[in-house]
Amino acid sequence: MYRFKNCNQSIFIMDIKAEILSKLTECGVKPSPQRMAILQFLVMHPVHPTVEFIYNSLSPKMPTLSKTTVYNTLKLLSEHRAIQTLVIDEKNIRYDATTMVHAHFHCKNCGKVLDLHVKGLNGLKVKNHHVKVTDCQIYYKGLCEDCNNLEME
Amino acid sequence: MYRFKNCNQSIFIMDIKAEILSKLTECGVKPSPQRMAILQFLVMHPVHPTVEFIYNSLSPKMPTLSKTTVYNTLKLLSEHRAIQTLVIDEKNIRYDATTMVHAHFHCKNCGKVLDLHVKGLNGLKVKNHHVKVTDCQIYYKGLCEDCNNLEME
DNA sequence: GTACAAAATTATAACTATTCTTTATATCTA
DNA sequence: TAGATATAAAGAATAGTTATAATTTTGTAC
Repeated sequence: MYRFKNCNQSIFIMDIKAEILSKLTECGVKPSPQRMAILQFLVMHPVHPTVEFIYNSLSPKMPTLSKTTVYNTLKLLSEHRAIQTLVIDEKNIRYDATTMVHAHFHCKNCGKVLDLHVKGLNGLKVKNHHVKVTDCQIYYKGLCEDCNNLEME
Repeated sequence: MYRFKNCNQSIFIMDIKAEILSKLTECGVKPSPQRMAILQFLVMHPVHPTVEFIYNSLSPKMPTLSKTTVYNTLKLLSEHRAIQTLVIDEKNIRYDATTMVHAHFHCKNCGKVLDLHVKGLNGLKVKNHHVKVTDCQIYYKGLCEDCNNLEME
């Protein structure tokens, strides 16, 4: 864990950096400053960001970062199962540092993607034994709380 | 139903056309030749086709059909819940005439999208009551039987 | 420490699915 | 038939993503 009640900034940074580093090596990805930064960003911003969002957020502090690197790195991390690629929003691919199966919600109005608490996920069983399953996604669409309230008015 | 053991072609055609027409009016979509053709194509080709595939399949017999019309029609049908829009394959949106919730499988190698028999779908329960859910998708990814066999060799 | 090879990153160009805009066509009603 | 409205078509534009080629960084042998 990288959050402590009475931590100072440097300990905080040391800890998450160590966690990111071990996650990378664990997944067989050779670390680099870009890979560290992108994975750390995903871990610390669990909002299922788009490439655009990640790039815009990181480039001020990493001015040489290129969008291609963000794309390549996310693909690499996803192939090594360090992160999850979410195909939900037809406009943009989204990314999630949480790799365990959990449901998502996509707001058709504002485009946000949220984690969604859904019961019964563990009860799902694929009955076709000819296909080789590697990934699973459960998602819902509709209106998020904010957009639904707006619509009511 | 539009399939009979001993049907002749004309009865077959009459029946599916009637079914398509009633589906459209049921869903509040004003019929047109293009809308009929596109919905009928989806019903008769349950392969979760892309816009490209639908367009290429229909345009020989409907030479004036345009891709824009295919896009517009599929969006219209989807909004009226006459069909389902599948966001699974990050390359292309796919469409399905079956509107009830059922799981899909996307082959990462060949790109095919298949229906998948999954137990426990009815046991899923969204626990967040602040969002307004209108759609649900469950999908799996991996290798289909053919691609998996190829890989074994 | 230097030189070379391999890997990673960057910048740019290309591609392609989708949407937008405008124009044309068909349908409906008076 | 005329006018209004809805629908469809054609082509241009947009934007997310990928491919290419050049540059930089890293690792390793000497």
